[in-house]
Amino acid sequence: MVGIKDVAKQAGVSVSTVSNVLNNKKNVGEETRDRIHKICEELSYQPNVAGKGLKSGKPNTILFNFSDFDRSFYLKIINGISDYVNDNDFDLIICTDKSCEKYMNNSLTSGSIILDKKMQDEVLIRLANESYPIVVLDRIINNPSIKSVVVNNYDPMYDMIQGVIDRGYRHFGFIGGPEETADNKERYKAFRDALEANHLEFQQKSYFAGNYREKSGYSAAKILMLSRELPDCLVCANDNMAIGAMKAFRENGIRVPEDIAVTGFDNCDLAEAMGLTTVSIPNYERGYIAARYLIENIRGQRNVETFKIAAKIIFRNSVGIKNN
Amino acid sequence: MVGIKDVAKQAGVSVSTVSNVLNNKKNVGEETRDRIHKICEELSYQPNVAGKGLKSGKPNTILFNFSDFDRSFYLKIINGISDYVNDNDFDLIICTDKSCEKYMNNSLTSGSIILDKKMQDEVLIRLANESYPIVVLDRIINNPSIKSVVVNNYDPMYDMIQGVIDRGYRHFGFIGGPEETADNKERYKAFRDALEANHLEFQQKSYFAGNYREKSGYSAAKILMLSRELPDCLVCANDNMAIGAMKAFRENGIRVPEDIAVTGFDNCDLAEAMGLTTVSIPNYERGYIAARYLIENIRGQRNVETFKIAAKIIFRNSVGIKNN
DNA sequence: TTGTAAGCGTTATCAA
DNA sequence: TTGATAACGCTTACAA
Repeated sequence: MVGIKDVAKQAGVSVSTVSNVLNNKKNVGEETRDRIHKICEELSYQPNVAGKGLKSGKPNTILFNFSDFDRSFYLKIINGISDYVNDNDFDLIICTDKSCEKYMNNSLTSGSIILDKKMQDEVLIRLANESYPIVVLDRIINNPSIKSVVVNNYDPMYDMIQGVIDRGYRHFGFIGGPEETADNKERYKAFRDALEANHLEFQQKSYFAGNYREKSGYSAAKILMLSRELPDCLVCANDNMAIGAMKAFRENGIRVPEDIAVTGFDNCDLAEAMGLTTVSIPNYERGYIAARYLIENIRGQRNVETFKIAAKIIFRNSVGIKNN
Repeated sequence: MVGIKDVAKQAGVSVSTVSNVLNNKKNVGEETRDRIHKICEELSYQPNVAGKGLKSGKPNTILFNFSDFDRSFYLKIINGISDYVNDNDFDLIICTDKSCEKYMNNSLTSGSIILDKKMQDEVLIRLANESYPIVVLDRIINNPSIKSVVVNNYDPMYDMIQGVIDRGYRHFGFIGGPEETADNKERYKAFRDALEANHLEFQQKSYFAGNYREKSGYSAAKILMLSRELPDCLVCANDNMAIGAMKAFRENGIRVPEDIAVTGFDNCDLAEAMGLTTVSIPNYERGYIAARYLIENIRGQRNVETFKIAAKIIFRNSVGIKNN
């Protein structure tokens, strides 16, 4: 590895001068500056991040953490983050693992965006501080150094269900996501509230517990098909499970929406192709906004008010008009 | 930040003893060891990566670099890498940017897997060395420290086209990807060779240049529809473009495969839902294998022979049977 | 079994 | 405008 020392030696100056040049300090002669730049080029010198990290001087790097590879819209979130970060001369590193804890301090990154549910609240509260702000997605943490960016799940889910009811559907089934997650709770509550507001009953036996993966929707639908009577409409807490369910129905000759309507949540790529009625979450924007708040907070703002992103309902063929 | 010093002070020992404990050296008394472990726990001490990186002692971390967010199968590659890496007690950091160059040396990571085309061959050749091996995906670099893992594009493309010809199709159009990429060249060559082997003509005006994105396929199809006569079959260098083309056809009332057949390459999620005939690339496995070779080379092997991954042809509804 | 001290590559302070 | 030197958090000879 060629280091700052090699550059200094080659240029016949001290390391501090080289350092000053590299950090755009004003106190270096133009001539020296040019010479050093040229030598860096020649030796293709790359400053060593580790050495740099030792001395505070906050790095212009943020960290993003996620881990569920089945949810392909995560790429869009990354895209949004990446774009904002690049526009602001920051770098981005991504970590898919609990191990990212070790990068979460000022020696390497100056803030994090956390999506992985496996990162526990207490850990984040411990890691966050004035000089290391954190943005969490899809959950709310109250802490002076942690900003929450969440999707408003309730309103669009409620409105979508109302729309389905308006189209004549009366008997509902529900496939839930991981029960402890805030977004699943919110989606389910909106669903129940909408039913109640319309004086429609919901029986616990029509609830199926899933895990947001396609397979769990597939299994739930298989079980559902064993019962004597299908509901009119199967509401799923996300698209992956809805798609799994639709595949199970298709395999068994059950038509959507004639025999059963299906709704999802996320508007993933497949949702459009499968004609799934769902709620569209602006994922690119979500990442972009999260990155914006994080970098603003890194730059000294103290904005930790929870931010709610609006989502949009998209009616497609998986819901029809029901004549009773 | 709580550092090794704080732990040492709390435990009433020297930093070296703490360091020895943390690195599982044999030369520490059991009692001391236990006490130190407990204190680390209490203070929730996290070793500082920067400090660690300064002293050789190769980090158990590898880097993955990519940047095209439209290609959702990248997540599957990451998934494969992540799994192998975790099973082998390595960590993974991902970088979406040219900036990752600065992490590509032994102070932070001990090897890289490179997918981003923007990373130039010369740069990689400069960065790679005995103690910093690199694995490149989708391109071939001949260098004693760089291993290439590529998909065999030629054979499945050739065979798929032969299959299409066997089904009665005779007049072909082609939408290509970025012209400089090796995989695009290979796919196109296989296409041309298959035609030639069957004594079928191909005119340059039936070639459309795309960029692997859905939009470019959409545009190409729009242009194609302006011509007097459609080909029987539109071959696309990847799925995204094929899907874009199918959407354009659908919007214009042109039926697939009755009016025109379409083929892709990749077998992305949407391909199944859209019934696209395509070539399935085992992406998870690709990532897994790349990670395996990288870590083996980090551990001292010198295996840099180019590895070719086989792909599988999947015929779906977007190609039918043509009666001439 | 434990501690001392040098050194990794960089930046910051202060003196020249 | 430049250079010497301490310091960052950690590992590792080597000494005790």
